Amino acid sequence: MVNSSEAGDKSPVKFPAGGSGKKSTRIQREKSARILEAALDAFSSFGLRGATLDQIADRAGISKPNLLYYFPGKEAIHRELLMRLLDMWLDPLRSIEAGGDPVEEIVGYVMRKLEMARDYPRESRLFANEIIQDAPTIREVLAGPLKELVDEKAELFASWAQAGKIADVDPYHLIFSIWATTQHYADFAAQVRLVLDRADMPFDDATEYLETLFRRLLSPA
Amino acid sequence: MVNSSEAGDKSPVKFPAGGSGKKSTRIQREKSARILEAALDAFSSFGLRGATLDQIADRAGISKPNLLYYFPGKEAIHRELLMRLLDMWLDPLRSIEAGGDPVEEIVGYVMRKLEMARDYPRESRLFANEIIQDAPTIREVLAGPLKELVDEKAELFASWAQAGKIADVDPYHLIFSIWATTQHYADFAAQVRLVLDRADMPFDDATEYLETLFRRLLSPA
Amino acid sequence: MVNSSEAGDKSPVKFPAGGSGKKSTRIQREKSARILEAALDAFSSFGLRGATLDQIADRAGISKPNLLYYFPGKEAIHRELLMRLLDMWLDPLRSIEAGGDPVEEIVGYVMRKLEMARDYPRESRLFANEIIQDAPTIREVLAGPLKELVDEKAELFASWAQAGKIADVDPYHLIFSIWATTQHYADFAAQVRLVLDRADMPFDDATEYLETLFRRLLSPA
Amino acid sequence: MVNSSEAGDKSPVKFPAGGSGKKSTRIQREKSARILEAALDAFSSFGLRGATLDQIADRAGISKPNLLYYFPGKEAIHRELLMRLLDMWLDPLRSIEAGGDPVEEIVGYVMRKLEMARDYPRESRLFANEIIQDAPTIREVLAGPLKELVDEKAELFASWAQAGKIADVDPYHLIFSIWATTQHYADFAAQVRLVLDRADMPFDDATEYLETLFRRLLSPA
DNA sequence: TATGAATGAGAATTCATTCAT
DNA sequence: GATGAATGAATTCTCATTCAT
Repeated sequence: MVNSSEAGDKSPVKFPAGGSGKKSTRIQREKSARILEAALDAFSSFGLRGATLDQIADRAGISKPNLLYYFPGKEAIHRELLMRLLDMWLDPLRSIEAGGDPVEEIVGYVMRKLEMARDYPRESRLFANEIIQDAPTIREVLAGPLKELVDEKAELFASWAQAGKIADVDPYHLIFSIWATTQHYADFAAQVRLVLDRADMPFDDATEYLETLFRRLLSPA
Repeated sequence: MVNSSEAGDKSPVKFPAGGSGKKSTRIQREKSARILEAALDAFSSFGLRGATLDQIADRAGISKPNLLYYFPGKEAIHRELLMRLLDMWLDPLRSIEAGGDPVEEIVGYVMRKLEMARDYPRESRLFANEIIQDAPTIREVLAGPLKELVDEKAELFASWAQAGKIADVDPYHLIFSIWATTQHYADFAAQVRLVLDRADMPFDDATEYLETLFRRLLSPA
Repeated sequence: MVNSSEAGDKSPVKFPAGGSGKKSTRIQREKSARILEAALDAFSSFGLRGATLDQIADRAGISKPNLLYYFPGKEAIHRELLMRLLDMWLDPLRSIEAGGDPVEEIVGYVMRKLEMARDYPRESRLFANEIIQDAPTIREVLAGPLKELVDEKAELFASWAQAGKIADVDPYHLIFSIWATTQHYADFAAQVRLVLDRADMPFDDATEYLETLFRRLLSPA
Repeated sequence: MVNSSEAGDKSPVKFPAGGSGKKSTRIQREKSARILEAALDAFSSFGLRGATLDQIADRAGISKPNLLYYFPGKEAIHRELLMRLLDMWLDPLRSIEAGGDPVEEIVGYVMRKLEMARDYPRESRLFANEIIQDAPTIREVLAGPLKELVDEKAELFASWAQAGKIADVDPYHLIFSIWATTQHYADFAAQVRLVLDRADMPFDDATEYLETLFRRLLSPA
């Protein structure tokens, strides 16, 4: 379940147009997928500006003009990638259930986020790059759908705190700290590896640590 | 005390050239400082590849060739910035005292890191950009001095845990989570602001939240 | 009677291929016509280099490869258009009758040329574009058939002048001035409209003005 | 006095900026002039789209990036050229004197326009190319300053007609016909040469013919 | 020191044309 | 006949760096 560029393939490719109702052929979908996969590699490693169409085309095994037959330009590929990523990225948060056990729901969310950092590190870095550079592409999505979702869950957390089901902590900062601690293992993997002097990422240790961290934080007094 | 590019100016300038024993004049140091300040702006916003010498020269108020008189190239400016940053960046970790109160020492470290995220957000983003892109420039420093420092403090934490002074958590992951949660407010400021729908950064709330978080985590059973 | 691309379809299609003796089918002729009509639009607006096959194919409602099935290339379409245009373009000059009333024949020619500028402005601009750019495509036709026709009519005009039927003016420059003044309303339409600040072209006024102009010029003393 | 690219050099080069008050150096003015001269060659021959920066840089004897050091892009060169041209182009019309002899003033204008077609054929073709393609660049100037100037002179012509000093013809169409007939020798030079089968342009004959044409048109009954 | 001028190596994108079905 | 797919050859423009003064 690693690095599948098909994941989250809910919205169909819009490009190679022909315009409105043309259903995209199999070959189009495959090429698009290969391009996006290659682009994910490049953008997550070098950022929007740092990545070149040459790199992407090379990794996708096609010519540059052919790449531009599928997408109207570099920025369009980047945008498409981010848009697809967002749905997948927010799924764990979305699936927090109001009816579940509060602490378990939140700890479960932490675990799922950590799994995503493990399974989709490039996606995490793509997202990180975008936000560090002031989110020029997905600003509207962050201010709209993302904010709404966070607001909704923050309210849920607050109600849980009110009811004494979890400790009374700021729900927004709780969410930020979950994002920060889990994505850290994807975004700052280079540093983690160098400091620990190991080639792989110790997700088991991280899992245990973060579970402890958030259980202690949240268990009601 | 924000954004001073002089801060942490402990390591002497290595560049400006003129060769061997020439001690750099005051003017040289001022120019270098202005260039590095401008470069910090550019690199932290757009990354190493995304920033241009034109931007840097413009912001520094000098011509491009003059800029290149002070530094041998774009990468050199970037490297110099990172090198200077590192010292400053590690100061809070360094100043954890083995003789202090364990919980207070660590919580104090969290607070100082959060203050740095508040006062030096560009420095934080510069660092983040570098590591996300696999730390090509400061890899050696991370694997060397940084690792040694972290090892030292991790050992200290472990001894504290052994002695029952703090809870028994993985010291490395503890450090990672401190980095992650504090720097999040600098690196992902755009997202935090959009989600909270406010123009400033709520450092007071973050302070309270993170203090709670780490106190609960660390207080010995 | 405006912009019909069928007008002047006297010369048979040379292209559509299939090779030797195949007579072109109705469908072929219709497609060719649609392509040439679309090409006329594009070339007259943007010139040979400025127009793109994409534009032409789009406007013709066919695919680019299909377009190239009918014509061997962009230049070929351009050439074909010009060749067809020429016949139509020279018709009014051809139809000046040696036996008619001299002044009326010439004034009638002016009127017919003005009507053509009105009814076929794109054709006029296509021609203008070609000649301004040194007539690379139809140079031979201009130096051959056109020159012969002009020579013939110039001689006729000279004989009329000799006989005192029209004023004694240089017949070649007479023809040039007729071309210039009439085609001006097609070729420089943008300027005429902007100067007069009206959306349409005042052909009635132009007609009256040019009739006056050439009658005064030509009426024998 | 042919093809001087210095003619009309009234407005100083705006580019290489440095921004506001920087006076352009001699070298800048010379380079700019060489570039504009080369660009005039290219644009008048091939149109805006047909001309390439390579051509222009080659003819100017500089590298392409150097060319772009002086002008921000192809369109900017084109625009600058047209703007400079316009002043020069309208000078003859401007210098028609209300106090002069009406017929002589207008015939003198025709003569000066014909001289310009002779001395500045490339400028004429540049202008023609622009207008044939719907004047995208200088539309505002045509609708503004040019229209005002033409309106002013048209009123003058009307007052002369009213006073019986010249024949009563539409003043706007009079101006159009002057433009058309004189510029024809520059814009359609290829055709004129091919029809007349001579390498040079018979400006003496044209002068005589056009003087006759407009004298007969204008002499009051 | 400082800078106006210049450039080679890219980088994105366009476009006529060809390929394969 | 028709078209989706593909590409090589430009073409515009950017940018780090060097030159000359």
